[in-house]
Amino acid sequence: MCVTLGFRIRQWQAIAKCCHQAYNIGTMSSPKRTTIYDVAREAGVAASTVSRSFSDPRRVNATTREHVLEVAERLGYRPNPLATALQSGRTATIALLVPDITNPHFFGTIRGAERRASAAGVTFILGYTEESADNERNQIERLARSVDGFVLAASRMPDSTTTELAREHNLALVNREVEGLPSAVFDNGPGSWQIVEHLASLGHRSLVYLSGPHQSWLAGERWRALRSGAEQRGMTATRLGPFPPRVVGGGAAADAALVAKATAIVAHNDLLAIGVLRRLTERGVRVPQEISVVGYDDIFGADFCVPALTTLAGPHEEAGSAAVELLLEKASPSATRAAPRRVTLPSHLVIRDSTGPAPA
Amino acid sequence: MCVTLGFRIRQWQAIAKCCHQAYNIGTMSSPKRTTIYDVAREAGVAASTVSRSFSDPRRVNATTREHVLEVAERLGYRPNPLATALQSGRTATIALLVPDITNPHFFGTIRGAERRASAAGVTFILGYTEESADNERNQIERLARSVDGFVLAASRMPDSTTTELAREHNLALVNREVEGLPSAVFDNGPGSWQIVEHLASLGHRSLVYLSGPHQSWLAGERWRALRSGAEQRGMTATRLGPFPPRVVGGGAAADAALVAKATAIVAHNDLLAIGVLRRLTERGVRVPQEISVVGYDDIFGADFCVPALTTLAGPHEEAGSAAVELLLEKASPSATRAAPRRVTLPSHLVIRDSTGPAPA
DNA sequence: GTGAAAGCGCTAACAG
DNA sequence: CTGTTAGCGCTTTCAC
Repeated sequence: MCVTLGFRIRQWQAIAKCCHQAYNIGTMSSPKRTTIYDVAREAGVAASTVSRSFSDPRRVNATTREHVLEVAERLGYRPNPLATALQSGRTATIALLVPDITNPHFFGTIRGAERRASAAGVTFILGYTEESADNERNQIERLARSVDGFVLAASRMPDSTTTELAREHNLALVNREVEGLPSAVFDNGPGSWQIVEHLASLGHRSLVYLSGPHQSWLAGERWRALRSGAEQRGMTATRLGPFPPRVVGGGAAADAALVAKATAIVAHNDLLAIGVLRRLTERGVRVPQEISVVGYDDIFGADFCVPALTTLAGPHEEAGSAAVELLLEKASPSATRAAPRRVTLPSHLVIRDSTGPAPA
Repeated sequence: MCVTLGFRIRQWQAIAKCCHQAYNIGTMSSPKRTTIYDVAREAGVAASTVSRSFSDPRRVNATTREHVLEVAERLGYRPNPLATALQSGRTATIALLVPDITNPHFFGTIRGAERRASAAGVTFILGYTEESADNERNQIERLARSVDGFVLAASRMPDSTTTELAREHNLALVNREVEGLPSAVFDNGPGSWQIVEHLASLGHRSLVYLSGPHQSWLAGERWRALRSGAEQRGMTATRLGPFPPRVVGGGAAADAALVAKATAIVAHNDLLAIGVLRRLTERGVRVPQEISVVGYDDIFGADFCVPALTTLAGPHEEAGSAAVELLLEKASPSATRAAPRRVTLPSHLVIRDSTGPAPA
């Protein structure tokens, strides 16, 4: 095969010319894609009419349009999204920026976002920021012209940077709130209170929160809710950490909780909780008899680790799709200039085997 | 805020004109982005020189270039990838098409592919095909103009379709081989033989393969290898299924294996294996005392399910990055016309607690 | 309702 | 080494 790339046509022709040897060029696709001009010529109309037939059907006579469409079909015409984007500024593309794909937490979000985008005929770009605010910013700058907007999942950027970027870019947030920006978040307050109530009902008088990264907005929200909930129940709440929100973080986190004489541990997320479980097992501490453990997210695996993890579950897919929805709304030409919407999604506690009565 | 979208400038201006009310337009970014022409004018050179300064530095006098770059920097110039792509045909973008994001199997591949693309300054589009060959094909058609090539992970398309598409598009495969196309696969033969040997050494005289989808190339490869390996060891091998390669598929799969009086089960992937484990536990069958279970992939969770899963691990990230590499190679203007490369990655058996001596 | 014409921002011959 | 000149394929006024 010579070159089947379909791009760099010019070069391809050059190569084809000097190497028409054994290559069966006959089977190659025609070097030039068909454009609106080809369709226009064949249909006996102007290019603009072809364009309109696709992009704004009602501004063209039904009969003409049908004819144009038929010709386009016959010629195998496909609009070139790049040309459309360059001219119109609309790319019909959005990007989702995620801190870390290793974390199953985001799988639901990614899936939901991709689905929603796909359903809207919008192409979906995925970027990882490696937990760094700088990377996040760079990605945004780099992709700016290529997308209509960004969904930032668990963004690590400070509010000020985000606000500043929002002046030039179309942003929507997941699991993060910033004044003036659309966002989809779980109800961290009520959700965390469910955890507190569950623990309180089991007779626990205190809880230890094993915190995630300090730049994490979520960690702050969760801690605030946990503390206020505990206060209301007359329980004491302690924050330890930060710990890396991954399984490996669980070792140090568990040890710290043990030193703090915790009877109930609330981990920043399930990954950390699973790490804690593992460390506790290693050290011969029985869960939940001696200590109870709760996580956040209900990730894949939370139901089959041992003991199965009690965790606060939330509709992650919905969060992803809602954020895309908000972005699309904002980006739509008919966008209302109303205050950006904030969507709050309900979370619920899934009680499994890692929580039990407080030790006597 | 009025409109911060940075796109649809024309419309934006229109809106701005008729709604210059309370909106603090002053804080908006300038409506027109700076282009090479702005830079050219300011730097006192031609636009083409600016262009060359960025895209082909050595074809420009070092001093001029430095000056141009400095001016560009000062003006906050950012190249518009869309314009570049439209003109040159190079989009500096690739797409990865994955059957199902729910399957942790692909996380490594996605991560590896994103990383490699990112490292090459190539933007990364992710698409899901929902396990359907048609969707796969549609995605390719739709994205064709927007990307330089596609990585197809565990493609569901028949060889003929793939070959046909490869005439017009730049393709690379992961976990799939098709004549004439570059691909990155694990060494399914030697890998599966490791499984057989492990089982044989534990005294098993037979094994049951719980198969994945019939269109799955992998399922065929694994079965072939398992069968030939078993034959060499004088073991009998039976193929059951197909089963959906997910946890839920494990119920029926386990029951089928039980009916077949299996002493050793090899599941198509870890997801299925975990489902099998769960069902076996439900039915009171002890693993590995009564029956041994092996999976493929070593996904997240394989180490903390109970019993921890013996599984064939492979470098999934590498597979993803290798495929991107192959694509980039093929897409590069200096691409050799040599036969497309096939990369085979080594897999290795991770022995955990789900396999043990054959029951007497 | 339709056509002509002017670009979107950039690259790539081709001269000089 | 650098400038001039055409476009890439499409959308969008602006006339008719």
